[in-house]
Amino acid sequence: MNNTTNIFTPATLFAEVIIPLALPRTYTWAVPQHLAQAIVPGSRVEVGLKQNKKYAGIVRSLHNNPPAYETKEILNVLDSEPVIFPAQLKLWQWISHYYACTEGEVMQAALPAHLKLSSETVISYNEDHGQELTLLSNDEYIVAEALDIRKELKLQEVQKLLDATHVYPVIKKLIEKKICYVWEALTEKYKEKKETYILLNPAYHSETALEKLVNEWSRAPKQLSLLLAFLHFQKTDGEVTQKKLLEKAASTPALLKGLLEKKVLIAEKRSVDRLHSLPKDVKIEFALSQQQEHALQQVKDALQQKDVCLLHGVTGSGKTLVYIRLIEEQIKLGKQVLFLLPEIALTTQIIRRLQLHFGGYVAVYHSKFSPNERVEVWNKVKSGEVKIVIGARSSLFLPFHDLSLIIVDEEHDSSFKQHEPAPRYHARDAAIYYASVIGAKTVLGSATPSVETYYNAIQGKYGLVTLTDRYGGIELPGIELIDLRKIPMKDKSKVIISNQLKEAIEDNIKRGKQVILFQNRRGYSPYQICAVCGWIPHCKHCDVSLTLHKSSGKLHCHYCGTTYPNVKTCAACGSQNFTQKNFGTEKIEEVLDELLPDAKIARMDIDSVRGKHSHDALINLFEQQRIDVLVGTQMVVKGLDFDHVGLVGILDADGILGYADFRVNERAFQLMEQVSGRAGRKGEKGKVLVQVTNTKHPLLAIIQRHDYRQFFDIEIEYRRQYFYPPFSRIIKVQCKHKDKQTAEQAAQFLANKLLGAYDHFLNGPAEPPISRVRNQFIYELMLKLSRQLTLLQQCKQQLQNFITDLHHEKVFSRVQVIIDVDSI
DNA sequence: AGCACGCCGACT
DNA sequence: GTCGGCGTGCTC
Repeated sequence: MNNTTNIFTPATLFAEVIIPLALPRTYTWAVPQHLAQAIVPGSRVEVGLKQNKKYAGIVRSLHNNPPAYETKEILNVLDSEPVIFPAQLKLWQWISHYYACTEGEVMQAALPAHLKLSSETVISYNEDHGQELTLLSNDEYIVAEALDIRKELKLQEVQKLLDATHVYPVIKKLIEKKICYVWEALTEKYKEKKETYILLNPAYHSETALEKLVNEWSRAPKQLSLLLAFLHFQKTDGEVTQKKLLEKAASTPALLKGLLEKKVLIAEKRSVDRLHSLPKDVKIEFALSQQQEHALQQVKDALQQKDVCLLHGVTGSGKTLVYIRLIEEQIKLGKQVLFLLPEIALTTQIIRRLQLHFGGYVAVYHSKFSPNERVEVWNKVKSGEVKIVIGARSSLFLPFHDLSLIIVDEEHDSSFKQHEPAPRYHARDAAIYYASVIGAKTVLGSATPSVETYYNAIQGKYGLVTLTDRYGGIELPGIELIDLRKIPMKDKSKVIISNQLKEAIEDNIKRGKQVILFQNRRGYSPYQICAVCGWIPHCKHCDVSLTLHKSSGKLHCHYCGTTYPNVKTCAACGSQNFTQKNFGTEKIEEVLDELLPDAKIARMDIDSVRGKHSHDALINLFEQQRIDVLVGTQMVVKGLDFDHVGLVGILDADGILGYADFRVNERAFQLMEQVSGRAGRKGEKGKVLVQVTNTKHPLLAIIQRHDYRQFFDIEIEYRRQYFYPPFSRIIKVQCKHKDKQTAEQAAQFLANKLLGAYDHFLNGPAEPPISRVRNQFIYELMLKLSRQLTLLQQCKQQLQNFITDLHHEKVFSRVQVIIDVDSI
């Protein structure tokens, strides 16, 4: 066994292989003669890396240039066809260049988990070791005995067996004693789903034979009744699975076993689809309004000239109907369409709507799908069986072979930008690039377009189509401010729901309407402060105050997830007097329960919808009007259509307007306009009440008029003046280290290097507002570069070189450096 | 990312 | 003296 190049027949073909690790560059493996035919760019291959670890990698390219070092050979090809198309490899490369990350990191994000393989250590028993097991040490004996029975164990199983992580010494001893040997196994993780079908023995297929059997049945009446049940279901449902039969006939496996043993029934294992599919047909039976019809035509016209078109439609204007018609057109041409949405907007609401029109052509792809389900979607997109994918940002990486249209709905949503880990890509921007590679078109949709996108549209780079009216002629909701300063001083700290808001809620419930209350903070109270000395409980690992959660009765760190028992006694002065500052969704829920004891109140935030289907379940309840008041964070904002919402309350607008970031106004406008959009979708005009102290904030007046254009005109001037995007590109660089000084000095090191070429573009090093997370201190640099692509690429390249230099310095070798291009 | 190698502290 | 902690470097 020799993995290295055979010296007698030197390899001539080499492959650059991407493996799912953050290695700085791709590595080169030799292609053995017998695999030369089977390997092409995009193939998934098994390669060995260091000692005996094995990975499934993707071949990026093939060439004939032998590297200066000794190469190993590719061990195997894992699939009969390449897994990745050339256009996708181009996308991977673009992302790794543009977002300054490794291709391995892109691969990590792009491939479904079950196609990414890395080997596991397997310990095999040596049957003829001829040793007396009783002479072994305790731990050795446990492992050896288990091996005697099982013959093979995975490393993880040994760890469990010994209840320890330090198992390697034990195994080493056993190897020395020749009791076992170890090797690395690369095993396919995707498993087909098998289901047991129950069939009638062909001997009884004729009526007479069956009749005879039933009539002559003398014993086991329960088995007979199960058989009759089976015959019934076979008639009504056609195919009968074991699971369904036992469930519907309320029977037991033992009874069925009896029938199987008598060979009356036969069990058959079959591979089945995890994705229950609907009939494949297109049904479009709605008519667009005149305005929508016009917009549709405009979008089509714009796409004749341009690759990208922005559809700017106010909330409730029916953008989805326009999308559906655009999709229909492509499906009829036999093309594929990708419909991108922010993760939490991917609810059954929108999925149902598309399935209604496109049935089994639609597949869904997002993080709540199991790894096996994701592989199935992947394969069906590749085979062309699936024509439309509704998905979150990672669905951009699916192997479409005939994609002609990408729709990015809620285009402005910042969750299209991946934050952690790398690749820190923006799915909207990557989609526009990918579309240009494959000759597809992109439609961006939003009621509140991002400043970057709108700027591109009015500059003529993108087409621009506007829907100004709500579907059905309903007016946009009226927005009123509630001045919190007018509330008497003594109540001030306690006011969460003003009287005016409370009355409006009551009035709406009385009229059979529903209410949404928005507060962008989860938990009960974001910080507790000692009333005597001002001490505030903080997380041990992070530089943040702890949020009290009533549901768990604990203090939570929202950054690292650590929980602590609630504090009763001040750690600084020993007093027992804590004041809870500020309020989150949990507290609002509690206050509402007190204020409106008869109303049905529910809460929607990450804490309340942790489970797999609880998000959908909550939305269903609200849709069916079994909830009067829904309290929620951002989650209630994203693309939900409810027909009976009469009132929306924004409880703490100051919190939204007070962010110290150049995007505050954009975020605030989007958030408030989007929340408002939930009110008055059908029937009468809705109403929005905004509780705020700073009533004079200029943005509020603009929001009251729903005037996107005015918001944009003011904002773009500000961006121009201070050289913010879209006039510049921002690259954020973070240095993380467990030692504060090291982190700072590393940031300074990089800053010094950058100062030469980019001094007037550089900000920092600075300590971010949250300077420590999970015991890592953070220092950051901010580069604001002009938009010339060459400058950007050159800067990123130099930055990466500087980081390499940094890591060569012994003190900084362990500093983690994060580059975030177009950071949000 | 793992995983082996190597250098220092606690304890038989 | 050794065992095992974790900091460091490398993977084609």
